[in-house]
Amino acid sequence: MADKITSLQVAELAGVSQSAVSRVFTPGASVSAKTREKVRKAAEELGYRPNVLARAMVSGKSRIIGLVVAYLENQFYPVAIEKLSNSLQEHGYHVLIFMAAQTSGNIDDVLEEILDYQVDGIVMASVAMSSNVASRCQQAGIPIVLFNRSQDMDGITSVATDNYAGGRKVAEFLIAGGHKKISYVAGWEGASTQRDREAGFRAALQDAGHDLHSRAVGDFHTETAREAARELFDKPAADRPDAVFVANDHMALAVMDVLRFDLNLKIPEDVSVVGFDDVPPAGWPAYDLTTLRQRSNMMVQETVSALLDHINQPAAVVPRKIAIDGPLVVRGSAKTPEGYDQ
Amino acid sequence: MADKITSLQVAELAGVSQSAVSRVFTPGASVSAKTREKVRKAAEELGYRPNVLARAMVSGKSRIIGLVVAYLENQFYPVAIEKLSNSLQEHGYHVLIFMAAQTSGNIDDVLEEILDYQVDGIVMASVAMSSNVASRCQQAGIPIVLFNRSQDMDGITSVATDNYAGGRKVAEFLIAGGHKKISYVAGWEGASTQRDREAGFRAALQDAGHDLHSRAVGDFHTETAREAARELFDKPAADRPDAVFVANDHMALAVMDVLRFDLNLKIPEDVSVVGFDDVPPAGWPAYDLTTLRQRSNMMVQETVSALLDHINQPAAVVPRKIAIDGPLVVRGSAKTPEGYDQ
DNA sequence: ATGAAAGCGCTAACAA
DNA sequence: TTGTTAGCGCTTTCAT
Repeated sequence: MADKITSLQVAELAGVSQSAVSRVFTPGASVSAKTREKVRKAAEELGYRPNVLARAMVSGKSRIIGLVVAYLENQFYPVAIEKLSNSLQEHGYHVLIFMAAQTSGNIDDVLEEILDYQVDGIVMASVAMSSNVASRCQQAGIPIVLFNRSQDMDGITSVATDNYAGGRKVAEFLIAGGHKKISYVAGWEGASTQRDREAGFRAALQDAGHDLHSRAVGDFHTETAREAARELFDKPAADRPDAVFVANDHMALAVMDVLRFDLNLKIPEDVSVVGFDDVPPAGWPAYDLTTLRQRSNMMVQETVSALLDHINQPAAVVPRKIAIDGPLVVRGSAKTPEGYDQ
Repeated sequence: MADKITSLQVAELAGVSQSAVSRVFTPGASVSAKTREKVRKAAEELGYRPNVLARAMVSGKSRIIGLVVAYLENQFYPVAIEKLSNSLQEHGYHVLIFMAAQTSGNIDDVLEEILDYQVDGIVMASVAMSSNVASRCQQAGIPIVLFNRSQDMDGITSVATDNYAGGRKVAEFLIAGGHKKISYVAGWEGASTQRDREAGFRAALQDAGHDLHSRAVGDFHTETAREAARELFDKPAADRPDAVFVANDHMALAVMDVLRFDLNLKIPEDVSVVGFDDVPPAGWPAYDLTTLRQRSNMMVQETVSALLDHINQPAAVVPRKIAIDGPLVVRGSAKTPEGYDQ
């Protein structure tokens, strides 16, 4: 195994000082064309590349972004992570992953691990913030962006779908579809996404003079969602909902399966189902799920640009709560109002 | 934003030398209980944590593992990554992600980026190796493990399912099920997984005196797989396969949808479908796909232990090709032989 | 434009 | 067991 090539060795081969080599690899440094050429050639010959870690030490910028994510089973996240990582890569950053859920316990511990790596920024996906975390980052001077969560807490930038508006849209769609007994399967109640979707959904129901027919909690988990579906639907037809809004697709798919295969209900004839996210399987013909799409491309784009702003202008940037509008994708799992204009 | 706390500041507060502080945070270093206590207290008070990057510079161990992955849409990968990351975290390592496919082009470029971070090891998932990459890592002295790929190339450790045996199992199962016209939808032909699965499948077919009825390439992509399904099945009943083995579940699910919804075929009455991987949707009642399970837990475990072995005994470890047996998970998408013993 | 020199925060000999 | 010292590979003043 060959020894690692350092800038000093390149300098010697090129017949220049070590700092000259450094300058050549530092965008915007002042080097003559002649020196640059000599160094480039020597570097090429030796296969030299700057050591990112050494650079990080002295410059204080590691070009590492810490990403905290809880569970990858919900397809929304892998898809988003792929985009996020790609986008960050294009900006010269890389993503260091931290799994939050089953590991060492709480977010606070994970955060310390992240900070140990001198990351330039943090993205928290599907994770609830503690004010503790926020102040710790503030104190460390590390910008943080919440992805697909928002927080009442001030001073934290977050990027999410406009969940309240999304919830409203679903309710209005279901009401326009002529449904009378409309129910809701909630996600984990600690999540802002869950709360906002439900709040918007209920508000629009109320505005139209409707009551929520029934409600159960699915906790964003497949199995819990299946139980929730049975709880709501395993009863005489008269008591059964004729429509259900499920707080995300991951649960909605499981709910559909219970309804169709365990309870022998027809979708959408007996019951309409609407989800939230528009993950890939929602579009598969076996589900054909009407759902409120989260625009993950735009969410990622906003996340990256907010993060880079914070990194590049540590002072000038004010935290923002970015809410992105999501369209309702009308498919076949819910009765569609006549003449509904998608 | 408070200044970053260094070991020197802790040392001053504790009234000891800076190296004493270092020792307290270095497992297995020799420090007296008294010193340890003083340092712990001071560190606690200041909120000190060692800078991983500085440690990496001098020790040569970054505790970062580079993970190269191509596409996260196939659920097998996110699920595996979650496990991999968790397992590595438990061993004090963290995962730096590099998306391979759509980014800066080829693996060789990505590899250089990885090496820039002085990673302690590399895991390549769903990526074909070039001998270039192998020798570059060898030269840099960085251990590398191929996950879910194996390579003819010597000197590279790989962890994968026994794809050949898996292919055989599927063929034997289909033959036992009384099928006569057995077809195959191939994955990307550059992948060892694809090649081995097909080779095993064909070999078992041949051993039983069967010919492959027809074959199309799905490239491991949903859309291409749909086209492959139409190519194989959109024809008179007499020419149509009565069974198809699809090289992975991601494609198999798409194939099932085409068969059922576009071509109005009944599964398994008209055609049996078998996949490979056992991703979560394969178990959903809407698909109920018979498939050869990849034991991702075991694969991850083997990957991590092989990697750590290579890291800890740079010399003593010989590269191995680890092939893990995968069980056939019998569900409802294929006719099951009478008295079949799962 | 260039080189010399001073560190970034830490670990690892080396003495004591 | 402890402190002193010398770097790890790089960027960045500061002179020149």
